[in-house]
Amino acid sequence: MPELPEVETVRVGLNRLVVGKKVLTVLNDWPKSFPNSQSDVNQFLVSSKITNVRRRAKVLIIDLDTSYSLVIHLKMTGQLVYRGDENFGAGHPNDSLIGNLPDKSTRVEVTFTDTSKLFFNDQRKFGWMRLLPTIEVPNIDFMRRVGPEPLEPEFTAGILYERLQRRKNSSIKAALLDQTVLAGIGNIYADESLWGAKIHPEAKVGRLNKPQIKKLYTEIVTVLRLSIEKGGSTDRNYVNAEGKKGSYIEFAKVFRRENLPCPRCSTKIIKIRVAGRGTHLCPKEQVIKND
DNA sequence: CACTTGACCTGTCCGC
DNA sequence: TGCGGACAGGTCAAGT
Repeated sequence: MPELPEVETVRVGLNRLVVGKKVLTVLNDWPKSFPNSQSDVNQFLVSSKITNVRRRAKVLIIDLDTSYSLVIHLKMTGQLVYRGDENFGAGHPNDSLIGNLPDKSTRVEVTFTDTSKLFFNDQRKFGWMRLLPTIEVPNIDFMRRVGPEPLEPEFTAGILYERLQRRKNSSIKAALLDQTVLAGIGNIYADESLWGAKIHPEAKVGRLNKPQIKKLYTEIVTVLRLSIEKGGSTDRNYVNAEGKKGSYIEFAKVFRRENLPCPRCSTKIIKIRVAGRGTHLCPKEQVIKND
């Protein structure tokens, strides 16, 4: 579920809500979600203070004053939801997806010394948290291999072109989903940016020309920025740190819009399967050229 | 090495 | 209403 804009929205929310809080207790209902030993938890998390919340790709990093960090991947259905006096209860029915916590999806519950709480919910149990020395975070396999951040100023169309060369024979959609090519894109923003650039998701990377890659670069950056502005996409499970939905999905051009008209040409949007994922496109504008 | 597929899980929706 | 199967926003291991 959560792609770069959703994880970034959670990061901003957590920075506002939990930095400076001191951990009192930690409950873990599903050890696979948080496999550190109890003694590590007691030594480096309990009684620690949160100093910062960072993001790299789709991974959140909560830094603690013990020189350890909580590294968190939400995968498909993970949620990090804060509950304190500021927002206790279910929130507004129009923008909240979840009610009282903990609930049956709660895997980890962190209580702070002021009685506020942070819940790690994850229906499908794919997500995880790990307690690691802060200095080791860049050395985990994922961090070593992950590609550039698309919203950093150093990221350019030229860099996108270079990074894509490692997947020359893949479909462009598979390449965009490959986190070693580029960080943070998932199924929603792959479809949205390919529509923006008028590129067929099954087009081979090696057959795309530089103007097409340049257009794709612009669309990736534009779509990600717009989604962050809208608080991300809530397709089913995603909520921010306050348990509230994002609204980007209302602005989506093709994602989850099969059988609806293309916003540019009114052709019916179709849904196909590419790289094992549901894929949405305009069949008139996004075509594979033969030469 | 590049590339694709199946596995990890629970829940929901759709067709019979 | 029940039941089986497909599918859901991500990543990794194992296969070709």
